[in-house]
Amino acid sequence: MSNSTPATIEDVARIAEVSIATVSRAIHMPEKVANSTRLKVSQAIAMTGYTTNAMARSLRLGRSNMILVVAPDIGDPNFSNILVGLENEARAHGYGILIGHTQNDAQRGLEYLKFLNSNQAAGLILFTGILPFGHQTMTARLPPSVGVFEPVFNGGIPYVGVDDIEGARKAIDLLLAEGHRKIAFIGDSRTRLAYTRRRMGYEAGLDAAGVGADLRIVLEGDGTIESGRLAIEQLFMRDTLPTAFMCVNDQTAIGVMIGLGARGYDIPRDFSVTGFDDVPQAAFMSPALTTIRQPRTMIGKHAMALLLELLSDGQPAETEILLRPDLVVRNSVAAPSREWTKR
Amino acid sequence: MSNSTPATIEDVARIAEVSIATVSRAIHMPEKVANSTRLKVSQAIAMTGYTTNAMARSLRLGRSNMILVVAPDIGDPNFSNILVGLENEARAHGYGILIGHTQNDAQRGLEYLKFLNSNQAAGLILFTGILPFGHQTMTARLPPSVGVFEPVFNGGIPYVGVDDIEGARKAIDLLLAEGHRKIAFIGDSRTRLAYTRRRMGYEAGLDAAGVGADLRIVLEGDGTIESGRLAIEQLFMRDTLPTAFMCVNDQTAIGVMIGLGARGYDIPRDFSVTGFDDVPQAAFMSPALTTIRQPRTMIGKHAMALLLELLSDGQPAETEILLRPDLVVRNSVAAPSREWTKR
DNA sequence: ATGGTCTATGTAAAGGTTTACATAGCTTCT
DNA sequence: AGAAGCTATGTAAACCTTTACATAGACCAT
Repeated sequence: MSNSTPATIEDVARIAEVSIATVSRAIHMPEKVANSTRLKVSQAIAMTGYTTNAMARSLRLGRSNMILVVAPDIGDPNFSNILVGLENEARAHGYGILIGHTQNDAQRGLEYLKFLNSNQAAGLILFTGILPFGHQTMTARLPPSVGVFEPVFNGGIPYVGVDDIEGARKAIDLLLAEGHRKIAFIGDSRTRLAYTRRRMGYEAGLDAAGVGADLRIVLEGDGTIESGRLAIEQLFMRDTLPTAFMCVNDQTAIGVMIGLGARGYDIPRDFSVTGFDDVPQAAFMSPALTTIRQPRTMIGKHAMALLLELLSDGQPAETEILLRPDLVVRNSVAAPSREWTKR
Repeated sequence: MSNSTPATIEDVARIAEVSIATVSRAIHMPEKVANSTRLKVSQAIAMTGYTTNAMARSLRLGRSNMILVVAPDIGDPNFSNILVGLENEARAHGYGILIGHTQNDAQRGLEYLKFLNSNQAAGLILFTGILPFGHQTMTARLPPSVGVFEPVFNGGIPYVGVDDIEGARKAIDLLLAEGHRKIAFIGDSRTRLAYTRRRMGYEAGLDAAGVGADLRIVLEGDGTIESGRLAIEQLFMRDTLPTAFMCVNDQTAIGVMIGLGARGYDIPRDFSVTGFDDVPQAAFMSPALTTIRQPRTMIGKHAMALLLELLSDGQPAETEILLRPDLVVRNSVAAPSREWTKR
């Protein structure tokens, strides 16, 4: 009973007085097995405490029940909630989650490829804007994969996330409604699709409001706190300043607020700031950040569901699932107080 | 070359013109194989792009190269940094990380046990103060396990974390040095060892400073934001108030600050507050929280190293590895301004 | 009664690896 | 020269499943 070695299907078969094939069938295709036999088998299973050896099963089946989740940085404040969604959905379907982080190091990425090549993972969730494996040649060898949170720039991989354009539009519309006209967009990027789309929302909103190109300011950034701070430095060397900052994500917004704070400005009195993502700390900042919420758990759930579908069907399925982003109004936006011209 | 089915050891053997046994040996015990043969094999491996099928290997070896990490809540702000440490160390030794979260549901915990029983995971990292599997009967069947961040209350499992007593002592000593005498401890718990120890540090510090028991206030809590807020509610029904709050962790401190803020008090002018853990948002609160830093990545690294050692040796090894906690001084502590008596 | 169909079960192969045991060729010692 | 000991390699079993194929019995229709 409490043997040292775990029970095998053979032990169960012996006790139930059937063949191992019948045991396997009783477990996986119960309708193919007589009621009486099924009962004997389940009793034997209970007696032995048998659990299927996943290794043997995966070997025989040629596929594992693990999904590899690769992120550039596990510490990303968006990561954990997405993970919750992914994990719940996976577990509900008998899959487990394997995680890895590349720290933007292609070498690292390749190491994780081994999990895939060695059949340890059946599918791949990519939490990154760019395929983390050196040469794209790999793409051909990639197992069923789904991008999550950020569209995968160079992979042609189905993707589940938020409608970035719509989200950005909500942010810019709020600022416009408050009376802002000169609004800077902080964090443009040519290689990150999500950022490009957010900028598109920004432009679309200004277009719709009839705000001319001369009032638009766009600065690049990579979405880090530091990039936000840096953007402020750059901006203050200009002739004219905006009255509001629409940031490509919350991290950037934090950097912007730090930069502004360091120069003695008050938010939202002197400048308004918006973020994107609604990371956990957004609510705790002072002022609390007005931002666009990503339904992270939902994103994870949908992404995993899509991946599992891919695994069983093999069909390419839809390319993008876009969830609705919500505006979260807190305290970092107010009406513009004065015009900032030459200082 | 770019075959659809991945290359097996047999393919390699055929090309290298040796037996599969030799290939296996060339990979895993290179010194047992002649130089010339080894070369032929490695060339064949390069040609075929062969990678060992981990399933077959684990099946044969009777153990996997996966470590299961179980936490009650993946979203815990302490989790991700620990995970980074765990993952780095694991990967460096050829292990992968499987994650699960129980949400304090024993049923869930049991589901994860299956990963262990089915040989899918060789070891277990527990990020929880209490064994997440229903009956402790399981303990006997548990694989090599290591508790991390918080000592495991009921498991008798080796543990890697921070010296809670020393950390708490640093916090209480700071408050005492600022002139506080009446200091409340928020978040005591009989079932969470870490919390008990932090309270011990609190008591020891007051003892050493000669502060009598009549000036001590201890309130229970479970380490959530809500529990901190609730403690404030309770406390304000008392005759006398403390001048400082030493909180069992940062979440509790956040709750305390919210509660105090809601009543119109200013921190640190009216009350001082300390936390424990130094979660990422601690620095972004206003005022920024003075707290005790956990070297999270290091904790993760050491825990995984210990587990891997256990896996190879099978020795019980040392029971606890305690890292040094650091005091992080920010803006939530100041000298007491006045005595709070009857209100 | 014969043949056919269907259902429940058993037999055995296959999946890719590691490794105990066997073997064969050398080297070394007496 | 023969025995003994090494070294490098090969053969084949074992790890635990799943499932194609085979079989046997029951039922039904003719």
